[in-house]
Amino acid sequence: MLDHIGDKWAILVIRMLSDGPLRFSELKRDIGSVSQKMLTSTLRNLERDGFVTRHVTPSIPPRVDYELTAMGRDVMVPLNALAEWALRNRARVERSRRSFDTKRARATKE
Amino acid sequence: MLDHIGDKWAILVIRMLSDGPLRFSELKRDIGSVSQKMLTSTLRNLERDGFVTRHVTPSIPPRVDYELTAMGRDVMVPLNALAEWALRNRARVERSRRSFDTKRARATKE
DNA sequence: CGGGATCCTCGAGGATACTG
DNA sequence: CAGTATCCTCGAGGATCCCG
Repeated sequence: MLDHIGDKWAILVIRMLSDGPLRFSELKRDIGSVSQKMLTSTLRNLERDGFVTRHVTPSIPPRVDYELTAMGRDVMVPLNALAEWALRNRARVERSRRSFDTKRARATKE
Repeated sequence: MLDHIGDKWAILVIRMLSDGPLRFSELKRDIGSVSQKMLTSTLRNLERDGFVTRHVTPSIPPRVDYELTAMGRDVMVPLNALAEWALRNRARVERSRRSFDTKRARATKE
């Protein structure tokens, strides 16, 4: 189930919906680098798992809004905690990576 | 960076090391379904990011122990929070999935 | 506009064999 | 025992076209 949450776009979508419902096109535009196929599939999975509701307005052109469910807002608590940890410790990780990489480079040269 | 943590085995390995250092073979045996290639690469990434230290005992046969760093133990806090959330809400998600799937099945049949 | 259907690429990740 | 190297598979995910 956790692997499912790590679906590359899922967390991002959940965070985007935290300020209120958004249309499909708004999500797509704001993410930018996602294909509509992946956005659709991400939203389907989130809907299936009960994190998001899908509301269709049958008009021309059609309009579809996505909104977090109670459970969707619920999961944001631990999700945000993790995201904040990542932000606070980004520098530490970067430093560790650089030092690791330079050590490896030296070792390979010899 | 978060995508990197979701490396399919990374979280599992971190949690396994939470009770103390383990040898490569112990990790591999306890996980069971991981190839040594993926375990090696997972451990390299964790080491590179500074979550884990690698201690080599040059003997025959060789012995390599992996241990969480302070940062590794640190990240476990938000990680555990998320894992616990997932456990507590597993049933809710399962229910949502089943209801979603049966609705889809009905819709497809017609 | 939202999204299904199709085709295609590319890299994560498994299996196996070899080495210090 | 702990890796590295090699080969190979398979599915995530992108691009494109079409439809209500």
